[in-house]
Amino acid sequence: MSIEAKITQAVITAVKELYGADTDAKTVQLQKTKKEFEGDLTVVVFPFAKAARKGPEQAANEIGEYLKANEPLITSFNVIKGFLNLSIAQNYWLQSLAAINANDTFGTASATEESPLVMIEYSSPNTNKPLHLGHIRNNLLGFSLGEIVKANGQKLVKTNIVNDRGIHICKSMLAWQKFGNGETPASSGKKGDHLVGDYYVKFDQEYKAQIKELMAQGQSEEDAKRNAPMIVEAQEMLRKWEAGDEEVRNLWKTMNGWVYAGFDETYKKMGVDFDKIYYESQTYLEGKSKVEEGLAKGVFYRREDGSVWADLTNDGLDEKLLLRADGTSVYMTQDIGTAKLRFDDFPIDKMVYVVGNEQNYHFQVLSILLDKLGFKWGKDLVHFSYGMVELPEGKMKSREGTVVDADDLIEEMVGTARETSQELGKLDGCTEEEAENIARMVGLGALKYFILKVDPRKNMTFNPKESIDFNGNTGPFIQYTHARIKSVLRKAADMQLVATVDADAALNLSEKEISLVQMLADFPSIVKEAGDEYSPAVVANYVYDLAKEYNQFYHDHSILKEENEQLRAFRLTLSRNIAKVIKTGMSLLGIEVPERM
RNA sequence: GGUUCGGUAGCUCAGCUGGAUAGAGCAACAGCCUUCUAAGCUGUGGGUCUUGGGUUCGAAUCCCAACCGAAUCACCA
Repeated sequence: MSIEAKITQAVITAVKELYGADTDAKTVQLQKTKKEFEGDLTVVVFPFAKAARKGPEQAANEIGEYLKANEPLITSFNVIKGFLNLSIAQNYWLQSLAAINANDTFGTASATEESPLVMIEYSSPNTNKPLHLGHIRNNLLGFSLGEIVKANGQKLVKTNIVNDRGIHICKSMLAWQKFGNGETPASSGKKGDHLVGDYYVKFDQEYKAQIKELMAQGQSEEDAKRNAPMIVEAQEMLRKWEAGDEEVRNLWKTMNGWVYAGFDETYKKMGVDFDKIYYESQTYLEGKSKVEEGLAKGVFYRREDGSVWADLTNDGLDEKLLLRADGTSVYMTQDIGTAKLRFDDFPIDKMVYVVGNEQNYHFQVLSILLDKLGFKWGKDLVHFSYGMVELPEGKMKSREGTVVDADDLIEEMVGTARETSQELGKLDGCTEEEAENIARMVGLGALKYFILKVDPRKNMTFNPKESIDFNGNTGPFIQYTHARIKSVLRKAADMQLVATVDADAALNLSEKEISLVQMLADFPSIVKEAGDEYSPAVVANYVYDLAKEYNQFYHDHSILKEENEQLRAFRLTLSRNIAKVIKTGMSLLGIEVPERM
């Protein structure tokens, strides 16, 4: 039983004994005592003042006396207004640390047979352009959520739905055919996704030029947009693709292959991966059959023109198109198809879609539709909706060339980390390989933490000029704290010091030390909260607070030079477990921590 | 206009299941390295928590209204 639970129980008993009133655990508010007051835990007494028919201060004193007499863990108390501050026996903290120390996987649970299976969909790129800053946010959030789900003892399947068909791919293909001269990633040395992206841009340029020309010839803008040869040819290509034209399909396969190779490289650099990748070219037909099924069940209806609709007016929404009059599918149809395939493949209990907030409505509808179609997880599907990444001057616009490319950004971050490390002389004595690995961890750590520490719902601003900091509330700050502890532990090992906690030792622990043990003990509940609320930011902020607190401790206390052997052992153990929790916590964010930096 | 989500220090953000004097970082200024890693630590200045009501012993937090901003309301994906 946790100390919080014990004290809560004791307070309930106290209120019953003293005032004859029944209370429940919810009424007992326990919080950490604020730094400026003496004590470790605080009971808020206001809620009991009425039952006591006394002023809160008097009631607090009475409850305090009772607790001190009946709960051995409590050594003393003080009352300020209606707040009862309790001091906890030191040995409790020693025991607590000893327990944490004995548990190598502290804070995380492993899945069992009965654990629910959670599927997380994230990334979901288009195959016509490289990944950018917005995708980075998506990928980091998706991966981190997966780690958090696992840490909560649930089974996890990470999945990616690649949007590999449609007019946008045809645009790149067409431009490549016309202007590519057979260029390949191998011949040009370009990454495949960038190469294809370049032709997508090329298409747009040519298309615009044609529109301008047609308008100069007297066509309206609307007509020009429709009649420009580039778009007409692209549409023709899409028709051929749908019809299975061999030449078009081959080109499509080749160019998509280039893109996938490029994506894989970026995913690898980011440190994200997937258990199963779905392609819309394979799922969109499934959606049709599922819609037909719904039609047969009477869940959907067909209009006179042959199009199929869902009537969601009873759910407070509109009517939604599912199949066009010509029988072709729309976005929603594909998502239904994808859902079907996924459910065929895995016994999903919970589905999480990591998709930007511009699709809130889509997922609201999807949830209802999947529920109507009988998917048991449909109703409770989670649309993990996140805000956009904006630049100081506003949104990223590909047409204005303000898109921050994922590969460039990662390279830049690692480069900055490398330079900074060298300037600070942190890499002296490292091999080339070690140095590069540290620069990679730190650069990526800075980027990942920067993105994951903010509430995903909010739009966030990214300033490429100021770039990302390495000081203060940052990934490198936390990594540094870890590396620092590891350095101390290495020295301790050299000195052959043992780090064990004697729970019965009579030590005079400082406030910082107690506070650190308390924070460590909180870690499992942080992991749970992050899991319940799907919030990497909760973990990020916790780990930062822990590192911050530790650095203050580190500054004021000697570890290796402490002469009291038991106290030294305690501090070593404390440090080791801070490092352990930092490492675990950061791993939940997909961030590695170096042994030295 | 409907729906959803945001509005906290100059900037980037915590805190929001109601509790003590609203916290960090950045930026500015002033300090701390012969001592376990100074990517650190300490201090100073900086706030009508968008506004107005309400509930409460107590409101940044809950409720109502207004204002500002974002997204969405496509036979695009």
